[in-house]
Amino acid sequence: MVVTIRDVARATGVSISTVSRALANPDQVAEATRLHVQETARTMGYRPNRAARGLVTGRTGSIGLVVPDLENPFFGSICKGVQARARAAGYAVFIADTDEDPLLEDEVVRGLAKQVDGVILCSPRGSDEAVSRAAEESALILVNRALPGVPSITFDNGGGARAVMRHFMALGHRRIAYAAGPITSWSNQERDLALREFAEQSNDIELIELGNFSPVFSGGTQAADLALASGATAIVAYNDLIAAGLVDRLRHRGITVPADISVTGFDNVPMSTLVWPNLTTVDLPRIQMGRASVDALLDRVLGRSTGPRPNLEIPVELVVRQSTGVVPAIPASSTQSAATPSSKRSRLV
Amino acid sequence: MVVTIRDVARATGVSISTVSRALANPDQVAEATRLHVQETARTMGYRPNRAARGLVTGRTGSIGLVVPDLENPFFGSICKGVQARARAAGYAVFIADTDEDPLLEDEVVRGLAKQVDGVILCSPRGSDEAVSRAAEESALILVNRALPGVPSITFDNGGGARAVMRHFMALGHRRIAYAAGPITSWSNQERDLALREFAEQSNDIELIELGNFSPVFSGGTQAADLALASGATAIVAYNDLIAAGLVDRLRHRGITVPADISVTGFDNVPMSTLVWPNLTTVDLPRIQMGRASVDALLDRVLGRSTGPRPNLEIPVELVVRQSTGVVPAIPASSTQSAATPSSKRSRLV
DNA sequence: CGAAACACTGCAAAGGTTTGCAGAATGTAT
DNA sequence: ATACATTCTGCAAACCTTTGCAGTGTTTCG
Repeated sequence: MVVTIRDVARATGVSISTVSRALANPDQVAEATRLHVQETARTMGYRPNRAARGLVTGRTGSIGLVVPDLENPFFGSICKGVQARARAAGYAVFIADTDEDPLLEDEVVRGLAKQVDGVILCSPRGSDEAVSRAAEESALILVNRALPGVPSITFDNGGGARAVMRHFMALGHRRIAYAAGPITSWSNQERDLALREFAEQSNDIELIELGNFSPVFSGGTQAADLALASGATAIVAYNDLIAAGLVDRLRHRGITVPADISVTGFDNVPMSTLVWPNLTTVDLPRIQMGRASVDALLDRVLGRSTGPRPNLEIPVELVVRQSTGVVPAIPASSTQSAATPSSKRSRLV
Repeated sequence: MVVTIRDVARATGVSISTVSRALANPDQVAEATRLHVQETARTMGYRPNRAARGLVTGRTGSIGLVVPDLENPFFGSICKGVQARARAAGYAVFIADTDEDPLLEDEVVRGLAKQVDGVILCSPRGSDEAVSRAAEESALILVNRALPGVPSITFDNGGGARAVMRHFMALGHRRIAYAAGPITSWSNQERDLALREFAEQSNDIELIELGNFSPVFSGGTQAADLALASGATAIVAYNDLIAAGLVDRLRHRGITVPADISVTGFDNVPMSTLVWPNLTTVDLPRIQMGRASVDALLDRVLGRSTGPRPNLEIPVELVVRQSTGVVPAIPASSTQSAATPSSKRSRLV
């Protein structure tokens, strides 16, 4: 039925050790033998049994990837990068979706840890303690979250936030709102912190922190009214979905983006070019992140790591589209009247 | 370092056979022994080595999932369903992304087949022959494509297409365009065929077939001008992305959806509620599809299949939102003048 | 009370591969 | 020709678990 190394050995007339070596360590066997074995193995369709190999080598040739939600395209992209790089390195990828559940996450990571060479844990929802414990029990790379003592790869959230702030400043905005994401989200904390520090340092900027909001469309609709009431002329949304909800709700309130209020997202999900106006946002190179995390993990697993690698930060880029513009002469919220469309006013500017 | 069945046996004072049975076949060992073993195994953190188990049982306890593009949320949803159901059944999931490449797909499926108990092959891009061959070499379930002799699960594309047609007929539309997807896409063929048959049977409907277009936003922008020139009052897009591109381009041409032209998508991706107007579309229950495919695969793998199961068709549902409306009195394209916004005309109706 | 049935446990083989070690064969230097 | 180094190949153990079979001790029934 299935062809084993024994079959190849018999067909070639050599021992199974020689077959094994001819395929795995080609330089240890004479050229004639090697070619003969390789040719026979190929024609017979021989594939080494990974279980058997794993039993003796102690390595499985596979890695685990744990994400909170596969339906979220953000993680889909990371998966793609991970999968591609892992295959290139001869590794297979186990995937696990934790459904945003910290307990399930812990269970899944522990379960996976025993049957793979290493785990990439992406945007974990669990507590610092849980994650640290998991990191001790297995070769683990943290993605999109940093934790002292655990090797990790993150996006430069702070850099992205500062780029947005500089962009707004250049457009003349001084009163800027942040529509925050989930309070448990590490990247939300990073972005929030960077915005606050930026505002403090350039002391004519006023930062209004709103939220926290759910990182979905309806979170944005909810945030819109608060932002409008706050008198901000520009809004930084935690992510693109909140930004999309913001512009939608603002439109219903008769406010025009970007004429009356500017809005930026974060993430640059594919959707951000579909909403109208196209979102100015911060692009996070997710596929690259996936690739980098595999590299980091394999460095660790294969012991080829060059010294301690506490954290690697991947640069991000502001993508300016149509949802941001110069500050209006008369802020949309100056009347506090939501019923009056203000687009006319701003057209007069 | 890592705790094996031997360690548990030594700690409990029984043989390894008993430990194995106490954990896998609890009814074959005396209650006192069983409890003792189970307790010890738990406290020691023992997890059976899957490679070793696989070596003797011949089963790996994992399945493979092959998709064309993980970044596409359509497949993300299916992954989620597959992953959840597989874990519930005690199986782990290997994931592979083929990057829409038929050759890579073939290679990946063959590579995966040897190290898993079965493969779920999702929307394969390969030829009928390649897929059939792969199906012979391994336990395989085809998803989103049907092929004689290969067990498969598909969405009821025909039913969805007919539901759209009935919807348009009820709104008074008689001249309907289809913005077709990739010619190689099986589901495009299904949808196209069903539309054509429907139009033939109800002989006052005129179906205009346009395309093929790439199943992305820009494919829709391209389709919009052709559709407008065709004089159609309603457009069925192959998928939601094309539909989104359609409404965007139509807006730029001064055409209002749905007042001047009605548009439907297909798939009901999350994005379809973000575009304006919200898309009327056909919902494909993707997570359910993922679950069903695992069930079908395990039925086959575990030999508990109830007779031959050639193809299972999952029902779909038309979701009516805002991109479809009654046929305008004067079609938008009647003047062939794209410069003149026609929304005023249609408001007069 | 004896025999048979039963419940439980242990022994040992098997599964496919890698790899340390030793042996065989060939080549090289003395 | 002998000793030695070198290159290549094969033997056999080891990895960890499951499972058929046999053995032991206990219960049940006639």
